[in-house]
Amino acid sequence: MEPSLDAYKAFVCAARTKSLSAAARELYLSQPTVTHHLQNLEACHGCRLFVRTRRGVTLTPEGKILYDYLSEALARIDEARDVLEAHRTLARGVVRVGATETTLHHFLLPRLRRFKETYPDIRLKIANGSTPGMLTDLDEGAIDFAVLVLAKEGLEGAYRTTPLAELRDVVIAGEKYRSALNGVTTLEQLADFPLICMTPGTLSRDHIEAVFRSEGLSLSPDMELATADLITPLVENGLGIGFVPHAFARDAIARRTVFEVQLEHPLPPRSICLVCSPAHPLSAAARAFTEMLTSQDKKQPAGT
Amino acid sequence: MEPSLDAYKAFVCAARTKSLSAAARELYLSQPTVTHHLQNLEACHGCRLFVRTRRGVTLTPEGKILYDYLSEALARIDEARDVLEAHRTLARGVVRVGATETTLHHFLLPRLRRFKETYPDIRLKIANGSTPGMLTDLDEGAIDFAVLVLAKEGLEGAYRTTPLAELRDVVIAGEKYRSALNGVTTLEQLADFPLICMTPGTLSRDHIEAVFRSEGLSLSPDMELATADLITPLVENGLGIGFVPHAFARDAIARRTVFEVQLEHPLPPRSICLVCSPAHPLSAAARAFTEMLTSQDKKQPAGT
DNA sequence: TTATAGTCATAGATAATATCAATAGGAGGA
DNA sequence: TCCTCCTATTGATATTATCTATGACTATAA
Repeated sequence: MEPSLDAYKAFVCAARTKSLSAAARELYLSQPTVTHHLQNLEACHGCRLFVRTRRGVTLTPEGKILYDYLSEALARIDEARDVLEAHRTLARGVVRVGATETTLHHFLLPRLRRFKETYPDIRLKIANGSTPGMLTDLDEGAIDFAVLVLAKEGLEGAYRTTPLAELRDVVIAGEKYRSALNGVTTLEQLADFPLICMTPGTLSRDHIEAVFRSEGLSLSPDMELATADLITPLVENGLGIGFVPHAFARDAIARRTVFEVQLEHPLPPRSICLVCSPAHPLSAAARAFTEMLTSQDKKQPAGT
Repeated sequence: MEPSLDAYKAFVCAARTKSLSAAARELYLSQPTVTHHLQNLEACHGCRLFVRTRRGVTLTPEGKILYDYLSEALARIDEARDVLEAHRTLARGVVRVGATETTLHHFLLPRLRRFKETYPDIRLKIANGSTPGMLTDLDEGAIDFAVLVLAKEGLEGAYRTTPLAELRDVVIAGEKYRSALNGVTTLEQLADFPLICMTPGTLSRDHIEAVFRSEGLSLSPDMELATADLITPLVENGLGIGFVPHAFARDAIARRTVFEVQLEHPLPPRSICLVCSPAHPLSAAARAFTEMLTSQDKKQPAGT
């Protein structure tokens, strides 16, 4: 027969207060109940745990041993409750966010800041990588969710995706091309110019290539870059025609160091999406973050 | 409402096996019982702990937190049971013995050895000191029991004393006194010789003084020593007449370097006693030791 | 497709037990 | 002396833990 948790609690409490009656009061039990628990405990362990005197109880040497271990164990259980409660009430926790360069810079950064202000005690871990990398991290449970740029078709595989904002890609060129690309331009025309875009293997590059393919063209860029924020400076220096998410070009366009090329068929918009794995449920903290993302970003539609 | 220990056990077991059915089998419960426990737990903590799938269950992030703490706590409880069992079955433990020089050398030492052979895994702590010092140690619970030399009257204060053996004190003299102390001698006659005994404050000294007082004499020794085993060598070298427990003189008497003076009224015997404090119950290990002492030492009456 | 075997959830009956109020029996203090 | 504060016991009662039987679902095998 196994002692119950209540019996252990009564034991530890009685050992601390050196009185069964005091323990009973503290635990909101009657004194006979405490007596009964301790008799149970002593029967289970086969030895006396207390010396009963007229003015209370004292631990036997065996009782002392049991007390040392049990007070530890019960403290650990209380700790479990407290920590869980802290996580549940968002007084504590971790959110592990996966992001790509694009979503991090032009969508996530201000929202991370806002989340941190709302829940200062929740730690944020940002994993920065490529879209496929983020998906494997998601599969392995290494991140809670990812914020990725997806084509309208969505994703293959078992993911829950929620669109958060639209991402518009633009074609930009430096002043030296203004006369040549003044009006509405076709992709075919563009193909004669030096083109600048991301390296293969990125979703941005896949997207542009898909657009070219859909018009029967093939993309052969003059320059390929690993990070999107390097494209605009190159374009500003007249090195070619760039394909970038609008956010990366906004400042340069305002500065008039580059201009946006008007395409005959504008590049199809992509989505910034929240991607979760149904295999790994979200922690309370992560849920709070995703709820912040999905609720507020429905009202102010675009993050660009 | 507080979860029960069984609920926690079911939780940890289910988390480990990733299956409610497997946990039920392991805990000798029915599967609905495990389900019920977990529903209880989730209700208590206000959040889901498991994701139920067709092929078992997985922990939620909150469940992982709870699992980390609870598996610790349950392990600690099991540890408590094991350690207590080990102490109970004498596979482990400590005995703290208080002893004086006399009882240690001529009574306790062989019994300590025998105890260690019987219970090799029980540690022995020997506190060596004066009789009053041992009694305060006993009061403070610093030792489990003491083995002391007591006069027949016993002890004042609340102690349980059990006589273990008799201690006979003898008067010894060197060859140079043989002619003078050949026959039966009175204490009064002895008083003219140089006397050697223990320093004041020891029970041995008190005992001798009490004997002198009872015959209307006062003891004024020529030499006072702090340890009993130095008396015999001094007597062997003809420096005086010594008062010692018989055991300290036995070898020298056999060697005939000293002889025992025949007193008119032999010194009253004292007892080697086991002394316990009723305020501090004995551990299982200490009980085993005291039982070894009291049982076997009744049969072979004298330790001297 | 159907059958089977595995998962977890639910319902209702029953047996175990936790708890209490009432009471007894001491021992120390005014 | 009484009064109070301990713990232990008893017997009634309410709680709850547990079981069996069942349902719903899915993946695998026939």
